[in-house]
Amino acid sequence: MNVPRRSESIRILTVDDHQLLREGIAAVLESQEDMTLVAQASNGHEAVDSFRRLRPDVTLMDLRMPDMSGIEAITAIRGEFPDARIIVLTTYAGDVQAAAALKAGASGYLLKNLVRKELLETIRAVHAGKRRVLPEIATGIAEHVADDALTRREIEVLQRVAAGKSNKLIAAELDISEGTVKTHMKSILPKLDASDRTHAVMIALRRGILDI
Amino acid sequence: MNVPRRSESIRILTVDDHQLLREGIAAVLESQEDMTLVAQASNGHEAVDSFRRLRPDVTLMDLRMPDMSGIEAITAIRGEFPDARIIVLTTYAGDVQAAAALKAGASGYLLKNLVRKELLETIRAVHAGKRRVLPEIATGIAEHVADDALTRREIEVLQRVAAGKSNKLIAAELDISEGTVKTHMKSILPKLDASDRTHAVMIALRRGILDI
DNA sequence: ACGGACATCTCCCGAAAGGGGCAGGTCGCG
DNA sequence: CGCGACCTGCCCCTTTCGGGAGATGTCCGT
Repeated sequence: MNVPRRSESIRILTVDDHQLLREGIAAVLESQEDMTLVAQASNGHEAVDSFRRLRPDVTLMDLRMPDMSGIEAITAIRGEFPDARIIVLTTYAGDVQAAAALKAGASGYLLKNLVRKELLETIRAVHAGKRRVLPEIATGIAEHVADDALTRREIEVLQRVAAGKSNKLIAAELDISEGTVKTHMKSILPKLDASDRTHAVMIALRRGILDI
Repeated sequence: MNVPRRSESIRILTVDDHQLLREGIAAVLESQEDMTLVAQASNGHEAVDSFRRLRPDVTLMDLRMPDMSGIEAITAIRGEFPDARIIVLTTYAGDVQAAAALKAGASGYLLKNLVRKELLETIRAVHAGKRRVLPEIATGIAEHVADDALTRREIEVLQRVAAGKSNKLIAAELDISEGTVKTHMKSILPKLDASDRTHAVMIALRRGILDI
């Protein structure tokens, strides 16, 4: 009568480098009859290993972790298991990060300031094959659907701008002419809707294009 | 025999806008016989209210929260209750934020990626009247003990620089001459050891002088 | 094979930023 | 009172940026 209905229980893996937060998730899941926490991981590598061994139904994954980022872990897991259901659970990371996570195969995107009810609902929804992305995140992504994505080279340039390097120095590092660096900057500023290089760096940080 | 020894139990208040993390802390504290979680708050105002009502022995406080920041809450609480024992528990916020928290009266400074053992030890240490600041934070503060603190005006200028404003525009906003803004910049750059305004903004973000 | 995206490069030019030095006024603290 | 910190302002000068317009080559996908 009281035998656990294992076949109907959602098997869950949590991935986050904050042990305290994992304990919080564990506490929340413990109270749910239809959910079982099968493992915890503290970085991307552990996440991939655990996933291979246990094949959880739903994985809760943070993005910024040591060793291997969440995006890389999602890519690796979905590469091996295309049906893997992964929910990103992170502090705000910007629309570009969110878009990258969804492109890598995440089925959900939540922020850590959520309440337990939202977490539980999203787990059940994603397990049922649905997608759940926070409205504000979806809006943020939608606002930049145009062609305003920076190219690889532009990001390389912008990273060095953020480090306080002049166009001349950046040109030397990338082994291109200073004029080319300026051309890249002239492409970056309108894309980010920035008034100058400092503004561009701030916007890139907010949108998750650059890390602090 | 089994009566709870209330007088010896450390009464704890947690303050964080992340419910999940609070649940994690609650789960960790629950397993400890000598600790009692007496209340939770999700912003600075609630924290001050709860503290007034309950006078917890130890308060765990995040810094960045909506409505009222942790620093403000610490200042308010320590203003009324100079013996309040407060431990800051935050994601990395930079040495300036940490220094401000300690100056406001915090007895401890921890990062959220800590493990339960460290949390419990720190709570007991702080309750016993000791101070506990993470070595890396203490080092970060010590590195900038000199006179490299930005003045109020310099921070006002730097905030506007981060918003992508030109010296001329900043001058207009602050109702001073452009030359004065340049003078401030000439003071800011060497203080932060920055090569240009963009670099200065990045360093200020990392050190907790500016918010994203 | 052709277009499109990307990266590269060039020229010109005005505006902005950064570096140096100097100096007045105010305010608070010893 | 006097000193130092702070905010304010100015000079000169060089370097850097940002905007505009154009051009070449490569590589990818249709």
